[in-house]
Amino acid sequence: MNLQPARGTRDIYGAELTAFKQVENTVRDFAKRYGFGEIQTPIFEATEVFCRGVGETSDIVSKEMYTFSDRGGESFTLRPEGTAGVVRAFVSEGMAQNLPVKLFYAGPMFRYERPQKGRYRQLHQAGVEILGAATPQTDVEVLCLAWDVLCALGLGGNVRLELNTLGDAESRAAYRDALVAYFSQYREQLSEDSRVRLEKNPLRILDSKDEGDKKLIENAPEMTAYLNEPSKAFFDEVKTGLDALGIPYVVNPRLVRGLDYYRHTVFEFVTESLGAQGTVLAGGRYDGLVRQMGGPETAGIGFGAGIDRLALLITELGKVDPEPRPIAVVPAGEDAVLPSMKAAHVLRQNGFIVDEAYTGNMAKRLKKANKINACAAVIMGGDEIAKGVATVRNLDSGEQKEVPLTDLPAALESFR
RNA sequence: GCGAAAGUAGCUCAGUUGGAUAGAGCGCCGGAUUGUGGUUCCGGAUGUCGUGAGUUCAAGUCUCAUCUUUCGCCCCA
Repeated sequence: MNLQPARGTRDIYGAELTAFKQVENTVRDFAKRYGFGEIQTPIFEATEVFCRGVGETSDIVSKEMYTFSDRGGESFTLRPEGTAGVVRAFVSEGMAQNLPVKLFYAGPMFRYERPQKGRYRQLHQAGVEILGAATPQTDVEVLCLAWDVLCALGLGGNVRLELNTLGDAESRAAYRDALVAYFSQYREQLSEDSRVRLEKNPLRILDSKDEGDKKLIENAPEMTAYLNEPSKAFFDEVKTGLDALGIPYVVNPRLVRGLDYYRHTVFEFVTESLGAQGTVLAGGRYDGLVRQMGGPETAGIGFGAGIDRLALLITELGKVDPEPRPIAVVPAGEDAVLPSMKAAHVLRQNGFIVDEAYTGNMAKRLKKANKINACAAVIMGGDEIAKGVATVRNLDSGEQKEVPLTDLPAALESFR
């Protein structure tokens, strides 16, 4: 039997899980502060949900989906991203009755890719969506939430917010046509990849890393020239809002996003510290997606945060919070086992973290207490039991004193 | 999907032109210590050398295949 986890998947536990949970909980806590409610959607959906939601031309749909038929012959797919499922839920649960809807989610996503550091086949994202609010104020709110989260994780100085607009549907289509016209002149000079992009998704030529492409891109038409007045005004309001809140950003006119549903604001928070997988949180506005999925015309904006990448980042930068330290209960002798169990129970009922070694003499148990990074030991032997006390030892300083059992929780207050 | 590198103990790694029982540090277990940890000292176990074939008197070492990871591309969080 092959005991390795499947390619691109891994067991997450110990210190890695600590970092992982810190990221997830930080996004959740801040999302709640911003008025988002949590939703859990299924991990797999009818394949059509993602084809329509994410867009047929995206690489995710065309070659990265985990798709399978169930025993009834229907085609299902493990979700490759979060937005499509949330929008599907928004429509099928009739949430349009009470707008706007603000939702938070976190969980695993699946993409059939070649794994690298920070890039997995089972990846984890936490994200938010605001549905039914078309004002630039919500763009600013979502970006502000993202910025708060990253700062709370201690990453304010390690990420850069890149911002762009794709304009509304009309502007985006006009720009697309202009790009096709421009790059078609130079078709022979384009890289092989970009010739394919020219057919499938010309916008993506703009962030090609090919040197030859880069030269052509320099003189390519700029989005700004094709923005209609409403699109321009919308983007200006987003930038004004960010300025007012003091959120730093750079406008990157070449920033495009892979998923077909984006309109207007698109953004990425990137870091230089993770190699080729530098995008740690990204998103944008997707007015039109809900309609496309069969719901009423509804505006939408949101982001997805890469939990795996952010966990790697805070680990490498030493920003992971230390685990709370337990209190170790140490019985001395067989007769002390039950009394110390009772003491441990009382402390746990009072909210303390209490652990113990189950075997060995006192020296061994104290060693174990060190190993689990305990801050204090509650020692109980024949002497203590006879007097109705316990010995409380500070494991950092070595100081210890006897306290009556009834006062134990109060006496340990400073070790909480 | 394309190109490249790597895989030896729980972890980080050494292992010569192919040569006999495959090593170190850290960690782990036991003892010095049967009511006092961290430091120290002594002792012990680490292992399908990623997997499977092949070459050879002999393979951790060479060849091929395969799996996984890592780096770049592609793409994305």
